[in-house]
Amino acid sequence: MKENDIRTYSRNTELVSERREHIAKSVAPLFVKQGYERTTIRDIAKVCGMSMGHLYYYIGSKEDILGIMMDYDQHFYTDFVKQMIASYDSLSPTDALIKVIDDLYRGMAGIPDFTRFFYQEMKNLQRDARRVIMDRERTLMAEFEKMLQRGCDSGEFVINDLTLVANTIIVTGHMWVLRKPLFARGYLLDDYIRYQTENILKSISAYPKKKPEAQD
Amino acid sequence: MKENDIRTYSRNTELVSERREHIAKSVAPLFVKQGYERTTIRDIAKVCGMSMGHLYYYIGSKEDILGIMMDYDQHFYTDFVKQMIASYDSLSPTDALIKVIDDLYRGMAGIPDFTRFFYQEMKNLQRDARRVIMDRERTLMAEFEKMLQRGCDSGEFVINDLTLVANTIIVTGHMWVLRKPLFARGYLLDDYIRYQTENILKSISAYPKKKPEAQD
Amino acid sequence: MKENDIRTYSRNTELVSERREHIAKSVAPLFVKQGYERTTIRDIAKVCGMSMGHLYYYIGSKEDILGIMMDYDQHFYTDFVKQMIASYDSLSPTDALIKVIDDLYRGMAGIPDFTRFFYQEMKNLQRDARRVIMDRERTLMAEFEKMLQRGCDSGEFVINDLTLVANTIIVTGHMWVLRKPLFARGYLLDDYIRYQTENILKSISAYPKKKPEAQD
Amino acid sequence: MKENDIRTYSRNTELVSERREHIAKSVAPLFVKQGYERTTIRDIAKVCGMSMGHLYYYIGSKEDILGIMMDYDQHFYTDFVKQMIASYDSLSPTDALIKVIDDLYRGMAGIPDFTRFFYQEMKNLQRDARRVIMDRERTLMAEFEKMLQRGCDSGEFVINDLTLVANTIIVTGHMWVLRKPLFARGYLLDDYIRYQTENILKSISAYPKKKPEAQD
DNA sequence: CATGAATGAGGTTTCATTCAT
DNA sequence: TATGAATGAAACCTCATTCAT
Repeated sequence: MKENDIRTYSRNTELVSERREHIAKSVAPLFVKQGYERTTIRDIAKVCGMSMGHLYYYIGSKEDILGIMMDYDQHFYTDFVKQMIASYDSLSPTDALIKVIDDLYRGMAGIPDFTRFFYQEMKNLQRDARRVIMDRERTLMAEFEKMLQRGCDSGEFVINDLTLVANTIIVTGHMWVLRKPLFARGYLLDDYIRYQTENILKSISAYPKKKPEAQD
Repeated sequence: MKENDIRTYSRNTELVSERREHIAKSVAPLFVKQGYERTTIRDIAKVCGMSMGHLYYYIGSKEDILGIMMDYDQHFYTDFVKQMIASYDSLSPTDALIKVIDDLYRGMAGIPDFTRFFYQEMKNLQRDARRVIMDRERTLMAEFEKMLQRGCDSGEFVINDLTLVANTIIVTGHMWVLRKPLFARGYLLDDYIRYQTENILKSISAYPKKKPEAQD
Repeated sequence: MKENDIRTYSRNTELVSERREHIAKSVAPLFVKQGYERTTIRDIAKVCGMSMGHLYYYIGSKEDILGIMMDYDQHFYTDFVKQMIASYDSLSPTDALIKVIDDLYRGMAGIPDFTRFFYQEMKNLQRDARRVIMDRERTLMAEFEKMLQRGCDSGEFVINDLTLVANTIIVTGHMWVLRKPLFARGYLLDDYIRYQTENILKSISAYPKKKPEAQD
Repeated sequence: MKENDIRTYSRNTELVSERREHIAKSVAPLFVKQGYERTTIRDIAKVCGMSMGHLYYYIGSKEDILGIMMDYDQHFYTDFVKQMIASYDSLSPTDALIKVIDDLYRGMAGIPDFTRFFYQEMKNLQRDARRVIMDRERTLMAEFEKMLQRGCDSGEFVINDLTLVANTIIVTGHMWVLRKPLFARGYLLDDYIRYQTENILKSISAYPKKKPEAQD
């Protein structure tokens, strides 16, 4: 399911990568809107601006497109985790958490179709592709747990169950994308991030203020 | 999309209802596992223990099964909301919230396939069916907002954004079902409910204890 | 294809005949409206006021209903031909023709669904059923030819081709049923018969009047 | 129901038109022989020499084939009416009528499957397709009425009801196709046209000869 | 006599994939 | 590289017929 395993007739590796990213980005909204199964090769070829036959120049089967999308999405998280780790040293646990949450939520909101995609289409992924996703989620949670642990060690946080809090932080990012339609019209991501960060911090802070950051 | 609108050849209303509930329950795990689109009428007939033709004695089309599932799921939420409202009078805001969260999470965990189903198959629902789901979610959120508002009025809670907290409470229930595989093996629903309830309360309590219920 | 060959579970011959006539009459408008193939056993049972299972008490298969209808329609023509032959002796050729045409057209108009039926569903009849219809039409034409021949012998008619005229007389009867919607709204069968009879007589009369029966 | 409204996956308009005409012509005898409903897509694909899937490259549904046939048949009548109108000026009413009848009957006999088709399958056409056929028939009748009126005005014809005569002329053309099997073996279209024309003229001529063209 | 739930063969339609151009 | 006409397996759905009641 690694991108490299996918059949192509081209030997121009760079072109293939470029086209595949193009395919992943073009097709994501379609998959989210109508689902993988209901999206036909004809649809895909159309949004990609190529013929059906030519599409098969870069992929081996329809299912490979799921793999390509996974690869693309994976970049986001790999990059994010790297940058997250870098935050450890430069900032206090609380400030690092605030910054990382901000980055994560903005990042997720920037690729909403991909975020939705995995909630919807997990079942269509091959067994090993599913494992890749699970591993990534576990990695992400583990990084957050480390970050939260640092805060506990420094006495800034008091947490009953690190995993649950890490999970909540991540899921809260997804939910901006998935449940935004349920919020009041015109609700802003900025507000979402600020208020949710407050809530999270209140639930883990060792020295809670009565109404933290109300002066903002 | 009401069950009554679905075509049947039988005029025995009771039999029809009974069979449809049987269909909804039988088919839910299949839909969750492989998705609506990948599940064939043959598969469905098999798990329901009927012939394909007989299945169509109770439904008009494959899509109607989504409607039937929705109706079945809807019962749960309707009943829950009624019981929730009853909690308003008899208990303090905090105790009511604790009890309602407990009921909600246990209830959702009791019909995991249905909970998963709507995250996965929303896009396959007809436009009006989708609206029904949205309305239900909004109703549920509104009820929680009322309950939270009571707590604010009584001075027990301090909340920056009622909607976001209501949303978090509901989503946290879903996440037991959706993300349980990411938690440590053998993690218990009882613990999940206790810790998540603590976290939620800490993020909204007006008079937080330093380490609430640490004596547990 | 004779009615007697059709399977029944009943030994009460009279009842069977009665029910079959009921079936033929009930089903005819349905067959005309939506065609034999599009009419289901469920439809048929409904218009006959019986259950599907009970319907099969009087017939062996759906196709048998075509045979039953044929039998019923056949009565009309058998009776008509008998009465037609009776006219030979009592009336002059011209008067006999006028009377027979009147009877035929009114008769056909009285069972419009059956008349339409054979134009539409001939192809669905079994080979031998088709032959029965053809024989009947040929018999009818032959009787008209005899009647026209009498007129030629008596010097009242002058006819180039007896078959064609006989055919035209019969078809003109069908056309009241088949093409009535093309005539002016409110066009009456009485007028149709009078004018068409005039036209036919003009085309065969040995001593044409300039404007026959204009005084009517 | 216009051909253009029918779904196709091809954007090559010429190819689509060509294939559709091929389909209409190939399928007509089959429809006449066994009826629209009894003809399967498999049958149709076979006589068209394509695979089932490829057939659906040019049509959206089986029913569309009826529309395609209609379009094809419509050409004949449109062309005929144009040529008919041209006859008005160049010939006397009687001669024009003789010529037009000859053309019409030969034309109808040239596409016997289409002529039969509409008597059989009218009920399977969509509501608006049916209207198109009705309009066409009315147009044709109206043209004949005009032509007959010219004859009345010139004193050549005496007619009690123009519509009925126009109707008879058209139906007589259909009947060569529909009832030919009832005539003597080897009966010729030439004779049919000559004798029927005589009969029609006799029934409308102002100055009838005693035995017209008997010397032929 | 009478019912209608149950069956499954066979119909229409879709769509991933290939290949001649 | 690029196209899109062509294929056929497999999906959904219907309905004549039977049989336990």
